[in-house]
Amino acid sequence: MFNPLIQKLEGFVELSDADRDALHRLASVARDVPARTNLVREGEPPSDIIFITEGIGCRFKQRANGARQITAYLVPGDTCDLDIALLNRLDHTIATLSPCKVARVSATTLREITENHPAIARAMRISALIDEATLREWLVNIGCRSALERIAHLFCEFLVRLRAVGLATEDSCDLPMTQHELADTTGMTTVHVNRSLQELRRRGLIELKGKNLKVLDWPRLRSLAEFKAGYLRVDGQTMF
Amino acid sequence: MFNPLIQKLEGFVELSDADRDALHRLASVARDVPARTNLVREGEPPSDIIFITEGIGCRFKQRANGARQITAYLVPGDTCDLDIALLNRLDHTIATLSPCKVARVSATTLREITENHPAIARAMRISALIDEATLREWLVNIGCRSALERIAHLFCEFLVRLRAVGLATEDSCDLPMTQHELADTTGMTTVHVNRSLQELRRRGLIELKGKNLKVLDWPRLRSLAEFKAGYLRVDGQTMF
DNA sequence: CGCAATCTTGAGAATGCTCAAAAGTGGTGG
DNA sequence: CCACCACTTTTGAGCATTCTCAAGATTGCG
Repeated sequence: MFNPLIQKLEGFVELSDADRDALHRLASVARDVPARTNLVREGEPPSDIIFITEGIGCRFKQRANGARQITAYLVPGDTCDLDIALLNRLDHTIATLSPCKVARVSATTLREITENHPAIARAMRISALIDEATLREWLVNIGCRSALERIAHLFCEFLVRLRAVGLATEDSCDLPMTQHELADTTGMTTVHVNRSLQELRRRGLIELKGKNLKVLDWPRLRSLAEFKAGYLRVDGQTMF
Repeated sequence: MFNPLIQKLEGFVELSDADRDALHRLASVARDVPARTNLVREGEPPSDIIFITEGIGCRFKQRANGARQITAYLVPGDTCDLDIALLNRLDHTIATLSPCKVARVSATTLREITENHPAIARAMRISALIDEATLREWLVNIGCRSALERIAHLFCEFLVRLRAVGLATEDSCDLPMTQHELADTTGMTTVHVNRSLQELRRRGLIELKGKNLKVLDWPRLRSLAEFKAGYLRVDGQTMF
């Protein structure tokens, strides 16, 4: 029985059978949610804690003029902030990008679990630190890298994250987001994302067929992006 | 006896006299650190928890080509990640921008304090959530806003944060960073920061004399930046 | 007072944007 | 099963914002 949450947390700490059971029970309440659906909305009081067990989600903020900035991708095994209940209002929206399975758990239930399973609590704290490090890396991406480098970096990171939960082969994975969504992620326009993708293909670095991304030349893609997986804390972070 | 850490945390929770005492003891070990000094370096194993009690610091990451991205400013009352001890390596450097007073505390000492003072623990969790929300807002800033808007937003945020710890008047504060550092913060070049500052002055929005920033027209600066202070969770977030 | 860092200015160039339209894709209802 | 429609991807051309390089002015510190 595949459970990305368990697979992810086991990358950080040792889990007991009881821990794994608890996580299985968490994931068992997951429900199907269609693509492009808001899960929690900016400005609302925080409700439940959310876990994604299947599909890709994102966090985003929107400006009055409609401009949108995606601030994170959520892959299976990811959660929203655990401490979310400490806030009165959320500062951003969480939505699905592809069809997802989403588990919602009350803050109380989660507190019970973390109190009874310190290993889980510890792993989730580590996971939160990684999310924050990823956010910093995205800021570096938009602040310091060229268009081509940004896309390359995003793809490197996405592939490594999916590999960590067993949802990618060594060189390829699903890439459900549209070019428009990639644009909202990287602070570029759709047109320029399209041209950058073509350039990556022309250089023989990647192949994009439908919603599938295949990395053809990992060393060169990695080096173009100046991608160092350390901040993701996954095993084999220096792999390839 | 002025203590920005206490002032900040009291914005989030009620503190008892014992809580305040503990925080006073924390701040009492603060030592002087000159401007432009690294406090903890990227790639090193995490050492102590750091508190800034005076002066302005920053977090940054650097690319191989020397390009630097500042990912956060630290103002008095701010700390580095509390959970830092859970990591093997830091993903970014923390440094002073102006001369600072910095307190270093071992993870053990801090754990003792948070265990004996739940209100402090809670306030620090809230503080960490705000730091993360601020990071998201910076991503929006660089990803979605024009050069002029970015600087305007940065100034709005900086002034509100300093006001929250009593280090700014209603319309002005110290601004110790150079234009080069503002450039590293906003993903622009020094030259363009300079021209944007001139434009803000030309429009009568701000006044910059030496290291002092004075906002001349808060409503228009705020509206240009589309600044909404909600994510900072300070009292009077709707002020002006 | 002098040096180094910071700020300012100018001019040309490049990266990425805007607008517009065409081509391709997928899903849905008749 | 086909036709249609909406969405996504692709292409072109002109343009704006921002960058690069270079040099001069100003400031502050030792």
